[in-house]
Amino acid sequence: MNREVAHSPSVFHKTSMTRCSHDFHVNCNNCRLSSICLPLALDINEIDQLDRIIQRSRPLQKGDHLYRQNEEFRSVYAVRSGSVKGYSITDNGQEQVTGFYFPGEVLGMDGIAKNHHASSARALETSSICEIPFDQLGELSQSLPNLQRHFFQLMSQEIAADQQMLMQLSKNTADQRVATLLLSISARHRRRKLSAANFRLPMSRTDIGNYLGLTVETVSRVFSRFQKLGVLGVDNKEIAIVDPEGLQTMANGTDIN
Amino acid sequence: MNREVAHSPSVFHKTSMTRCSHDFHVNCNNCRLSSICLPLALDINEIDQLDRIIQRSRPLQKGDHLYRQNEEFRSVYAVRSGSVKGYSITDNGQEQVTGFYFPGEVLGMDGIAKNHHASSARALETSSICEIPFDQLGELSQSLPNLQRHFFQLMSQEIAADQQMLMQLSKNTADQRVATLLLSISARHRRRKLSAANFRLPMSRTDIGNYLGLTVETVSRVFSRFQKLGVLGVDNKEIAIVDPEGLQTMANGTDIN
DNA sequence: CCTGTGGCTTGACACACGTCAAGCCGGGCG
DNA sequence: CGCCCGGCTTGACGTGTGTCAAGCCACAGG
Repeated sequence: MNREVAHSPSVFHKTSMTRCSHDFHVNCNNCRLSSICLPLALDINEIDQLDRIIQRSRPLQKGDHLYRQNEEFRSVYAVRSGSVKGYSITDNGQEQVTGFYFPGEVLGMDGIAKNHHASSARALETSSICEIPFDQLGELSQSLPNLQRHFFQLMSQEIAADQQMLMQLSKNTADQRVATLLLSISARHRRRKLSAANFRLPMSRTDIGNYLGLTVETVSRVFSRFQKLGVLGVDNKEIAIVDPEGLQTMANGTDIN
Repeated sequence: MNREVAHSPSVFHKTSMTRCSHDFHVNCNNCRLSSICLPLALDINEIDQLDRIIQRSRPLQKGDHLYRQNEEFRSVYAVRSGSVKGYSITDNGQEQVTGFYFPGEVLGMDGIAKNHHASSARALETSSICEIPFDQLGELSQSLPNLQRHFFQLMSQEIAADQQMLMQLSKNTADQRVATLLLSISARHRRRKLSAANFRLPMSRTDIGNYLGLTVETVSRVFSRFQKLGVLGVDNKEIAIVDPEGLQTMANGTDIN
């Protein structure tokens, strides 16, 4: 049994399940995520004002939508727990995954331009979400320069990230794309003080492939190859980054050239 | 020595030349582009306030930089005439073209997040640029809700456009990518009341390929094929869209399936 | 229990596009 | 004028990834 080191299950911690701490007392001030989320740049008094406009509802179930493409745009959303997939459907009916969102991250900003959502978003697992009505956020930004600036920064960050992604898709091989995605998810776990080495992927291989511009088969093959090379431990959706530097090397595509 | 115009490093420094006479008279109120540019949502009085913070300089020459990657972020820029290419350089030294900007379009917003430009921008031809100091734009936005909102919209638009582009790169064939780019450029000409059917491409084939995630050779072959099919007229950089619907069909990839 | 279903893996083969190489064309300059 | 050089085109060939097909596994429902 435990002869097969590569498959040794002890490599994995079971990652914690979504906390069902959706009590009525959650607010920005006591939220663990306040240091990486919207309140980031605000003082206590300002956070309080922000907190008053935020709407929290009961957790979404896997598959539930936060918003749908073409729906009227009213709010942006922050993930409190769980994870969310953003995607849009083209004219010819294909789905394109545009991003994955983890706790502390804000989504829905692509709807501001046309007052309608340019994409859809659905929970990948049971998730708690903070809804922030955009009208009120705009008003509040008029009186809180820090908030306005931080929101500009958030949007700018999304632009920069998308452009990074463009690079990914147009210049990198399948190996590099998968390695980069894993490193990105790993870094986002670290930011939340969770294990950067062991985590569970909330999305399917199909979603990963779609996001990275690859087929399921290719994604699967890359995972297998990385495992064979001793860089990764893969047990279905449980991932262990065994050799972070090796993975970084794969991401750079700098094969001892 | 002073032949090397192309490498002139400083963008907005004065030369012994007097400023072009038209510069003294250009302002947002008399600018042909005001209906599609930043002033879009403002009334006359508001435009006036915006106008006062905008800096206009003598035209940039082909190859001159508006800003460079990693430089401190101070301003965003609007194209008044000419055209601009945005690009960034990866760790491993590759260039990625992130966008082309035509008159009435605003660029530089990817620098807000980190207070440093995440990309570079250089003129593809002689171009006039309006520079908008971001601090002042932020302050002005505090008192002009319309301006704040419109700027949010501009950024949102960029996000949505980048995500469209992601789709392009991950799902489409070379034919579809080139067709889509040409249709996009055509639409932007139409918006400025210029011919949507006949125009000159300001960028090289190499830039197009880089932007679309293709090699020069492939881009060239697609142009040739489109011409042979009677969809396009191609004379070096001069493009004639002979069969707009045909081109749209190519862009959709719906080959009489 | 059996059966269906959906997600994942693996193999064999095909093709779109990249790579390499050669040649054309036009502009700038000695 | 002739030369060079950079941008563009065209052809021949190689390869990474898509496509197609089969099979595995876990789980849910009858």
